[in-house]
Parts: sequence; C-alpha cells; structure tokens
Amino acid sequence: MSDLLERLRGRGWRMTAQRRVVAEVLDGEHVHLTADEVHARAVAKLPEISRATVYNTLGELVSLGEVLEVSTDKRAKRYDPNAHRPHHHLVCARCGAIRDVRPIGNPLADLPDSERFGFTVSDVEMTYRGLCPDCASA
Amino acid sequence: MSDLLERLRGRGWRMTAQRRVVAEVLDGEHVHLTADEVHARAVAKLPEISRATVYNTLGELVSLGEVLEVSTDKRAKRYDPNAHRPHHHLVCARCGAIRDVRPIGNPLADLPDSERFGFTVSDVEMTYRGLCPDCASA
DNA sequence: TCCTATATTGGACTTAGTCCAAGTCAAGCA
DNA sequence: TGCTTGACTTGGACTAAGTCCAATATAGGA
Repeated sequence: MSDLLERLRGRGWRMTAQRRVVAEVLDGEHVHLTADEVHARAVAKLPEISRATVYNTLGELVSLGEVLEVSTDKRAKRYDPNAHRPHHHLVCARCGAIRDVRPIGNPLADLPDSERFGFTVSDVEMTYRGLCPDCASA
Repeated sequence: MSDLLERLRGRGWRMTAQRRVVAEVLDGEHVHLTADEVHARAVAKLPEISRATVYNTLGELVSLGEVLEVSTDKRAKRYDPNAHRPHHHLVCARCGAIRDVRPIGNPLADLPDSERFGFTVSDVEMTYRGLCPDCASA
C-alpha cells in the first residue's frame, strides 16, 4: 500500500499520520471494512484519531478512485481498497463474509437496447449471494 | 394488487386498513419507493397511519416474498413490488431514476468454480448504472 | 356480541453518517 | 533551521433511516 501513499503524495495530498494509518488499515485483498471498523483499527495504531477524520479520509480515497464503496448488506457502507482490479462481490447470506470475484463475460453487453429505456449505460455492479463453506456445513 | 391482498389473506394475514393502504401504494411497474415515501403516500389515504406500521408492513411483505428490498443508492432502502418477475435494476447516476430490466443470459453461470471460494452460490443481483435520457441531454 | 391474539401507535432509542468552528500541523520558503 | 499559512483534524452537535417497546385498539372466529 506504500505505492498508494506515493500516488497520493504525487497528487498533492498532504501526508499526515492519520491518513497514513487509514491507508495502512485498508491494505490487502478481500478487505471490506465499514467506516467504524476502519476507525477501530486506526485507533489501535493512533489512539487520538477521530471518527470525522476517518470519514473524511475514506471519502477522499473514494473520490480519488483509490478505494471503492460497496454496500452488500443493507447496513453500513464498506470500503474496498481493491479499486484498480475491476471485480464484483460474493457475499455469504448468513455470516456476511465477502470475497472479490471476477466473472467471465461482459454483463454490460447482456442488456439489450430494448431494456435500456434510452439510458446511456456505463457500468454494472454484481453481487452474488450464497453460503460460505462454514455456514453451508453448519 | 388486489390479488396480492387475496394471497395475503390466504396466508392468514389479518386484513387491516393500514395494510390495505400500504399494499395499494406499492402497486405498479418500476415502483421503487423508500419507506418514507410509502408512508407519505399512505398518510394521504389514511391520515392516522404511523411510520412504525409502515415499517412493520413493509418488513412483512419482504419476508413473505411479495416485495423486494433494493438499495441502489447508498441512502434509504427502496421497496419494489415487482417480486414475482425476476429482474435487475438500471439506475441513473445523476437523478436516481430506476427502471426494472431483464438482461439476457445467465449471470450465475458466469462465475467459474475457481471464483466461488467454496460458496454455494444461489443468487445474483445486478445494478446497471448510467444516465437517463433527461440527465444525459442536460 | 364478546374475546383474544394480533396489529397499531407514538415516542424514545440506535446506528450510520454529516457538518462546523476552533485548533493543529505539513511542507514550501527564507 | 524556523516561519507562515492553508490544508487537515478534532469533538461534539446534528440529521436521516430505522428499530423497539409498552400501551391501546381491532379483526375475525366462537
């Protein structure tokens, strides 16, 4: 994730301890934390960081395109650092576990003109649902 | 939607003025109201109906499978009465307009085993995004 | 008509997130 | 290195969406 920090610095981001910590927390594959979870982990590294700063920083990362907002359950938004590799999500209906997945094919092409209602369609977001191995065997 | 009321009565639902009004409000194609919108329209027909009852009734309709919960924007949940005709959604990124759409193909089959992480996948939910004709021309 | 399990009500509460004025500090410049 | 300043952070108040609950009302069967 240090390349992320480099990219951000290059874009004129002022580098602060708080931003560094948020970026560190949001590292890895299959990471989908809520803002509160990010805050909790950030506090462990930098006790005085505030909720407002976590929200601000997440919002900035999202609008810079470095982090994706996903809302797979209907509760809090989750933040996905895997923004540079397009993907969809597979969610366990029981425990909420989330994996990043890459289906084959091009779902955009599967929407016929007759189903576009004159819209200019530019993007599609897919959420697969099912049971994870643990919940399926329980 | 009177067939809905019949079905519900058949399932042992006690029929009240409030439930009838909520069911009436949720009638039609391409209807995707928030709970508050449902409440506002219900109040127009039955001034003393409470927010709690609207939430209760919507929740029951969802768990009976008569109404779908969709969260296309990241704000309030929306309720979609078009539950018996499987479909996905096309959302205007600017104004939030929503249409029901039916893509061709079977997206479930497009998730290879190697991308299933041992999950039992049973369902997929797709949200197309773009600009509606009005917003595209503005 | 009466009875009672079921439904409704309104208000308090919770959760997720936003906003803001005041204080702090990173980083460019001398 | 030590200023300066505008960008960043803070905490607390605020909002929106939704849940919960104890008290009250009522649908529908006997």
